[in-house]
This record gives sequence, C-alpha cells and structure tokens, in this order.
Amino acid sequence: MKRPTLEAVAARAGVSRATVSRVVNGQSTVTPEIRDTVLRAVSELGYVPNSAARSLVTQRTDSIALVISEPATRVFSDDRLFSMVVRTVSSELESSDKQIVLMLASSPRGHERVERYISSGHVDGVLLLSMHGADPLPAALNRMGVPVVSYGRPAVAVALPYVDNDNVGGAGAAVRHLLSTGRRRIATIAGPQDMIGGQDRLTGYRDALRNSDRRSIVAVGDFTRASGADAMRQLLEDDPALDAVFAANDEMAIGALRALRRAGRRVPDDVALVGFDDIEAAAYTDPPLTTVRQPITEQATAMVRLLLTPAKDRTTDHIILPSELVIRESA
Amino acid sequence: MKRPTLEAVAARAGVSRATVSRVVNGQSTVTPEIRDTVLRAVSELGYVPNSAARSLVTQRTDSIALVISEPATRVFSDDRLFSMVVRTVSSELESSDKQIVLMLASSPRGHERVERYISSGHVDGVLLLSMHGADPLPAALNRMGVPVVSYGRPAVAVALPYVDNDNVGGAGAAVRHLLSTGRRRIATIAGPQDMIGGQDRLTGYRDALRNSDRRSIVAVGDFTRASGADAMRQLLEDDPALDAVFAANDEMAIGALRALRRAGRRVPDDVALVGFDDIEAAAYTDPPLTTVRQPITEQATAMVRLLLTPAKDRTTDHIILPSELVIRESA
DNA sequence: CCCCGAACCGAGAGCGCTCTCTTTCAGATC
DNA sequence: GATCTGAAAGAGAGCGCTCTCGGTTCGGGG
Repeated sequence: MKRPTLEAVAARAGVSRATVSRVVNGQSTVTPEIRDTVLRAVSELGYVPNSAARSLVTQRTDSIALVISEPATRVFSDDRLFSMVVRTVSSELESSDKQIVLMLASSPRGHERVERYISSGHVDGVLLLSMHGADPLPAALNRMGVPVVSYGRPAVAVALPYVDNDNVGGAGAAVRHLLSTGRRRIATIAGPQDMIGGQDRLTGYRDALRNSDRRSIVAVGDFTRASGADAMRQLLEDDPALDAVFAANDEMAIGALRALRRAGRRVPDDVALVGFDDIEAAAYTDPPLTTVRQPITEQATAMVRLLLTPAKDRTTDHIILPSELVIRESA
Repeated sequence: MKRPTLEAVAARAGVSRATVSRVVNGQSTVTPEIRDTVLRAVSELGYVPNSAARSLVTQRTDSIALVISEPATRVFSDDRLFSMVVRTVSSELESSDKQIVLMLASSPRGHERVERYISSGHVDGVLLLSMHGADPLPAALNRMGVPVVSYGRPAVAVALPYVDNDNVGGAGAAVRHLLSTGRRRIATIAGPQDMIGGQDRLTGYRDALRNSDRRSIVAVGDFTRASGADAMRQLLEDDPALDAVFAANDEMAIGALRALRRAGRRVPDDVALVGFDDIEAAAYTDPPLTTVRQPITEQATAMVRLLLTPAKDRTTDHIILPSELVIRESA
C-alpha cells in the first residue's frame, strides 16, 4: 500500500537504482531499450519520486515563497491586486514547474515564522509583497542568502532586486491631466510618508506642479478611506477655492469624494478628483473615479523573471514599469 | 558559510545528535542543564533544522495544498471570495504551524501537475476549491490516500469530506422574502445544472414556491453576466407580468438588472430582484442588490478543522453552514 | 551492600534519492 | 589477437535528520 521507491522500480526493470534515476531525470546516457523498460516499470508501479529525498540531496525544492508582509487589517485592502498577482505569478512559474508557498506575515510572530521557514531551506526563492518601507523583513531575508525579489521599492538601506510601478510618473500624469483640463488650484492628499508609495507619489505631484507655476497644497492621510475624508475637509478649510485634488490612492479618493459631496461641491464640476491604484470600487463610485492604474500583471511577470535569473546573469536589479492614467468622469 | 547541521550543534554542545534532536523537538527526557547547553549552541550557530531531511524520515511535510480547480477564465471571478478563503485558511493553519501551497489547476495539464505534485508526498493534506460538479480532480485526489476536504459538495460519485453553504436554504430564504413583500409572479434565473450550486439553488427556489401556490418560471444561465441578461429578456417575453426574479448568482443578477432597465422596468418598484453570493459589485449596483451571502470565513475555518481532524475521530464528513439574506434595495 | 528499575544519553540504522567513481563490454585500432 | 577507447550501467557513499534500542548512571529498597 505504500508508495513504490526507486529501488522497487529498479528491481522490476532489472536494472540499478542509478539507471532508473537517470531515466526519471531525463538524462540521455541510457540505451533507448532500457529506457523503455524502465518507463514501463515506472508506470506499472505508479512511481512518483519522493520530493523530500530528492531535495535533501539536490538542495533544491522547486518551490518559491510568496510572502505578503502587511498588518492584518490592511492585507487585502485590495483583493484584486492580490488575486491578480497570485494568478500571474502562478502561471508564470508553471512553465518552470515550480510551486507557490503562500505566507502571510502580519504579526511580528508571523515575521519570525517566515524567517524560520525560509531559512530551513523550504524554498528556492522569495517574492516579497511589502508596501511598508520600514519593514524589517526584506533586510532579514536578504541576509540569509536566498534570492529575494520585492514588489515595490524596499527601504533605502537594503539593496535587493525589486519591481515597482512608476509612482512618480503616474502621479505626474495625474497632475498634468488636471492642469491640461484647466484646473488652477490643485491640492493633494498624500499617503503616509513612511511608505515608498506615499513618498514617491507626493514627489510626482510636487515635480509636476513645479513645472507649472502653481503652488502645492498638501494634506497627509494614511491610505484609508476615513483619512481621505478628514484630509479633504481640512483642505477645503485651508483653501476653499481649490478646484482639483489628487489623492495618493483610491481609498482616500473615495473618502474625499464623500467629504466633497457633504461640503456641497460637485465632482467634477466644482472640484476634479483623481485617485491612484484603480481598485475595483473606483469604477463604481458616483461619478466613476479617474485614477492611475498599475500594470499589475506585468509587474508580477517581471518579478518572476528577475527571481529566476541568476544574480550573475542580471543586467539590472530593478525594473520600473509605467503606470497608466485611466480617465473616467471624476476628472 | 553553509548552514549548520545537527552534527555541528552536537559537537559544539558536546552531546550526541540524538540529544540535540530531542531538544529541538521539545521532548522532555533531557536534563535541563544539557538542554540549556544545547539551546545555546543552537542559537550561537543559528541552527535551523533542514526540512527535507526531517520530512524524509517523519513522512510529514507540515504543509497543505490549497487547490483551485477552475477554468482559467472563471478562477477569480470573485476576488474577494478567493482572498477571504486564503486569509482565513492561512491564519487558521498558523496555529498548527503549517504552510499553504497554492495551486491553480485550470487546464488539464494543470490537473496532471497537481496530481503529480500531491502524490509525490509534498503535502499532508489538500483543501480543494472546485465549483464544478463534474470535476475529475476530487476523485483523483481521493484515490491517492491524502486527506482531502472539498469546498462545495463534490459530484455524487465521490465520497469525500466537504464544507458547503446552505444553497437550498439560502435560495428558499430569498424566495420567501419576495413572497413576504407581496410579490406574486416570481421567476428564477437558474445556474448551470452541471454544477452543484446551480442545482441546489434551483431546488431551493422550487421548494419555496411549492409551499405557496405560485407556479415556477425558470430560465437557465451559466453564471455569467451576459447569460443573466439573456435569461432576463427571455423571462420578460415569456411572462411580461412577472414582478420578481431570483437569480442564482450576483453576476447573472447584474446582467438581469441591466436587461430590466433596458426593458423599461423599474427595480424594485416593478420587478424585485435578488441575487446570490454577495460579491463586491453587488453593493455598488443601482439600486444596491439584495442577495444571499455565504459565510465564507466560517466555511474556510470548518474546512481546516475537518482536514486536521483524523478521519477516525470525525463525527461527520460534511458541514453545511447557513447562508444569510442581505437585504439592500433591489428587493 | 547489592541489585533493580527509572531516567537519560549515545550509537547506529535507515528514510529515498542523486551523483561520483568504477566496472563492464562492444567496437575500433594496430 | 592484444590493446585501447568510450559509452553505458552498477556500486556505494552520503545528504541531514529521527527513532529504536542498548548502555550508563543514580537513587532507593531489600
């Protein structure tokens, strides 16, 4: 009843273990005739190699970890991003016959678990989804010699390969769109400044404004809907005459939209509004939200490519992909 | 530079491999003093057990597979369902220190891959998300002796543990709600009849109607938005006087909503509409969709429990969880 | 004082595989 | 016909761990 071993197959085919191993691993130095005998024995016994034994000697596991490092509350704030990344990574790895081990590292305990797991040699590489610049995990993983690719630029201190979308460029495009439609007083609701995305999108906003001669009007949120509403109220108080807002993500934009309506401003007639991310809900707001879309699929693909390319063969250690402005009705 | 082994730790602590193993695995038959020496050696060397070697002898891997068996196009038709299941399963497994290996089996090739992977002893158990009744995968996995729990009742032929929501009851609740709000001609847009969900929800509809003395009006869709619109048009043609529709899922309900509007019917004034699933988009329709929500979190939790309970200790091999009617504005 | 059992530690086998090294043997060469 | 060559198959070590089994120590009872 237990699973057949190499030994059993060898016995049945009347050859040695080594020969069966050669056949199973597709080496060419086996006489076709013997090869056939072995293959027949394999299928008769239903032999499947034992992965533990194999990776004990090869030092490979043919699986990679997809680590999501986020505080529990925010993990799936964007389900679609998550599922698209997973789907893309999965199909991308399929061709190289590798598996995905999914790990959610929300708590410090979770982090420790991830580190232990990775360092026990369970995986050949790590894809790290961490939006938080101050996250200690990238550095920790990097230290233990496993190939790691990060989704989003990691904190400056660490030098590890990453894929990111063009936050600066995307924010710039949003602001330029507002400028080109004749808006004059363009405010921003920035994201938390301890996150790379928050920083870069603010930079993009500032750069674009500097090139015109508008002054910047900034409020800071924390990427949540409520903080977007708060920030919007404050902006209206500071500058009641503003006629456009760029929010650093869609959640905050949705909060801002609500606050604007409550303050009696029409969108886009009185105030134009642009978000960032193009989450699913952005298409359902009233009016539908103009926003900046990250090329999620391309990013995921790039991550896998980067991870599977041996460090010495790499021409670059990071890839920045362009974001796309999706124009709907809010601006 | 390479990772330290048990041997190295043993040498440093001045004990045998066996003793270190005992300490690492938390056995009590070790003198506290020696235990401390060993633990010190472990942390000094940064020792982490090699998982391949361990599972080669223990025959355990401490990871379980989450297999999503769906045609590629439909896999993530509901991102939220997917991510909630993943999150719940993940945190549920955390306490027993197991990992999730994620496998998407969309193509026949994918199925074959999954089977090979599972049968190579890579995982201790399988959680199977398969909505398609005719799927051959449940049976195949069941055959190879790995514990499997299915999300959704599998095809009748297979006898494997599963967790499901109360499709019949949920559909019944939807219909009774329509009856109680005074609707008289209640139609349904049924799902595909080769899927368990499609069958059961139709049964629930029929049962509820039979208990009143209304006659049933049925059109069949395939769970897509377009098929919902088609079915709705046909229903209106068959019975222009209908005043309520129960759609077997939200996607079809959204399609139906569009068709109704195009036909000049007001929802809910002229025609009341109820969906099923409570996908994210259901909250954003105009009017927001009344629907039946599956208790996703509870289902995921139940699956894990079922999987981790040894077959002989089980009191039941399936768990049916109640669905909840979410009343919004469409009915 | 000796013996016996309990408690603890070490020796060693073995999990199933890969891979190097050696052996074998057919065919080529002189 | 003896020697050489190279390709193909086998022998055997060893990956890092667990676990059984046997040995050692120590305290307490006869």
